[in-house]
Amino acid sequence: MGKTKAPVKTVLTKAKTARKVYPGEDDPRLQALVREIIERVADKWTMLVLEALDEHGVVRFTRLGELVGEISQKMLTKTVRQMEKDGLVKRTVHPVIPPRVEYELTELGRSLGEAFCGVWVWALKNGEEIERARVEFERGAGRGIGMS
Amino acid sequence: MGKTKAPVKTVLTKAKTARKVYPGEDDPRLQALVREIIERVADKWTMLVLEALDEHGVVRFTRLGELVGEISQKMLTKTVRQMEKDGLVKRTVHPVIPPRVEYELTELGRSLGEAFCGVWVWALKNGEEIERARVEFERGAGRGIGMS
DNA sequence: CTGAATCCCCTATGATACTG
DNA sequence: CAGTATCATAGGGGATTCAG
Repeated sequence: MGKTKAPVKTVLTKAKTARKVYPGEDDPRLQALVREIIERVADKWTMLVLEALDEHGVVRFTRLGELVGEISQKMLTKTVRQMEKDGLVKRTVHPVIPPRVEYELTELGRSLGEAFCGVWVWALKNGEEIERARVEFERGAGRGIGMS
Repeated sequence: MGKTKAPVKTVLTKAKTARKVYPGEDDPRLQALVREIIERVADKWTMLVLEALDEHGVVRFTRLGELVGEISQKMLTKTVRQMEKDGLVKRTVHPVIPPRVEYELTELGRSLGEAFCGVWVWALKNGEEIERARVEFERGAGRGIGMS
């Protein structure tokens, strides 16, 4: 770890029109932070659980698993615990029998869900295009693929 | 791949206590599509490469690796290839010596980058809060944590 | 019902070496 | 420079069992 050298730009090839600028992109500390967050949140299960909770509000363990879909109890537990740890999810245990444990997004979690909303929408809008791109690629692949 | 049997949980198709409504959320086909997209795109390396390309435009292989940070050549290749396959990235090979291969986002890739933009911003804004939440959780964890 | 604990497979990922 | 190929390993992740 810790390497993270960053001689950064200076050598950007010309004609880089749409150079997108992010707030704080020049702050290495923030860069590292974003990186860490991405690594923590950019995981299949986390995103799916996030979506499920964002959509359905307060749900119980088993139900949550059903909503997410094909997820093992183990992964669900692990994911949800990690999210709780990160302050994205609130876990409420009702001391009754049978046990009733409810999960819901925290304020932070909801805000993240909102941020990801753009991605869901994107997926809905462009899913088919990706599908098409993939098929097309498959057709052209295998050979040299003369681009350039 | 995982065709995990049939979860004959008879009790599932019920009125959803949905709060947030996504376009097409009632269409199982679209649901599956979103799910697939998420699974494909919600991966650490993909997101990091996406960000790097979104920020810097056209970059060469090695440079891209530097921009992403701690990524092995193998993973970079794999990720970038997958993204190309999905139509997110365009790969241009210049037949010169030494070889020069440039990567850049396609229109589709840029649109995804835009969708994810909300997440970068979120990470920048809430990174520290997550940090705090985690620390706090650590302190309170370990024991029973009587909630409810 | 909600999990924790176990067993175990398989793949994701890193390190290294080789090629064009 | 831009990969590919190989080897090796940790851990992701499923199935099953146990417990409160």
